[in-house]
Amino acid sequence: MRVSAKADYAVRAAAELAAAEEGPVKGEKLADAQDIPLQFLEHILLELKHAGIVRARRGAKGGYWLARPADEVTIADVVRAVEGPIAHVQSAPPESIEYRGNAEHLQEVWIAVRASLRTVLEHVTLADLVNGQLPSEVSALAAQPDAWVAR
Amino acid sequence: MRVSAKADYAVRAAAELAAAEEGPVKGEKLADAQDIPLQFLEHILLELKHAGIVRARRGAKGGYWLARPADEVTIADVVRAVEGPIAHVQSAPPESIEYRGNAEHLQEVWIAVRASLRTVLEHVTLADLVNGQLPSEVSALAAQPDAWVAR
DNA sequence: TGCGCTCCTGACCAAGGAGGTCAGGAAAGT
DNA sequence: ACTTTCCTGACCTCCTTGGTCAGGAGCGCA
Repeated sequence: MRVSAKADYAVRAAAELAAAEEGPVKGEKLADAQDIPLQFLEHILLELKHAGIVRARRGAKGGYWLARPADEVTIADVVRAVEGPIAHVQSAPPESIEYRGNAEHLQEVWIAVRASLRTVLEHVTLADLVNGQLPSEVSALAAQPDAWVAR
Repeated sequence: MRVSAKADYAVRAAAELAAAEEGPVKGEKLADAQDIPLQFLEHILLELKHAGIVRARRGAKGGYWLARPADEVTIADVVRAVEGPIAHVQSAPPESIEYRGNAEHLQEVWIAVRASLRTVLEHVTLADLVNGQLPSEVSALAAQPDAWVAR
């Protein structure tokens, strides 16, 4: 139940791309802006490209840009591109698992876990992220003082 | 963002303990009931014991039982015992990370992610799990048809 | 006291992922 | 042609995952 460095980096780089007005941004600039090891970032950007989230051009004046408008790319899209499906259990989707005995209802719990993750990750777009205007359900969650304490 | 086999096993075993009326349950019985490799399960139960969730006695008539009533143990307790803190980013708690540039609001997003996981995991008790009566917020999430489709 | 039962613990293991680095190739621009 | 920048695969170290194995320690009972 943790977020990998790769996913974190991917979202941060995507946020920089979302904020860039027109024209390709060099990998090096993204790496500098977010303090990400350049060569590692290039691998990540390549995965984002293969997922159709980003486009790229080589050579002088080359760089990366978003394939779609920033308000049509969600954080879930970016995370899935680099981490694969969200909330798998034992490397399988929760709806495909069969539980027995007293754990029968555990499936519903894992489904609910996935659904709750989705309500956050699929509703925040890169545009929301860069201008700080998170959807109300999300900012409500982050606004609870409890949410900020470790446990 | 995945649930490990260990966490899944731990919750399933805990559910069996929650359902057992009075008296210690042998590891072997738990392993059989939930189809978990016995020796692996013993390590998991040991972790649950160290976390104060379970107690145990050796010898004939020995076995495991819950240290607290089943309606006072949440799934979050069990998951934390075996997987550590929920929703860490890059192995650090989200409230301790500093984001720069256009990713500044990403911290709020990860905080919201953690909060949303908590609303599910901290509100479902083992008692809820075994009798299938999930809290209304949780069953509402699991009731959406969308929640059951992969993406 | 001894014996069997069950938990307790550490060591080990193979495979894979996390988080990178390195070296070179391939397109684009000038 | 030459530089710039992305593209790709190979490689690396360390840690985690999902186990197994072997033995020890405490408990109940005869």
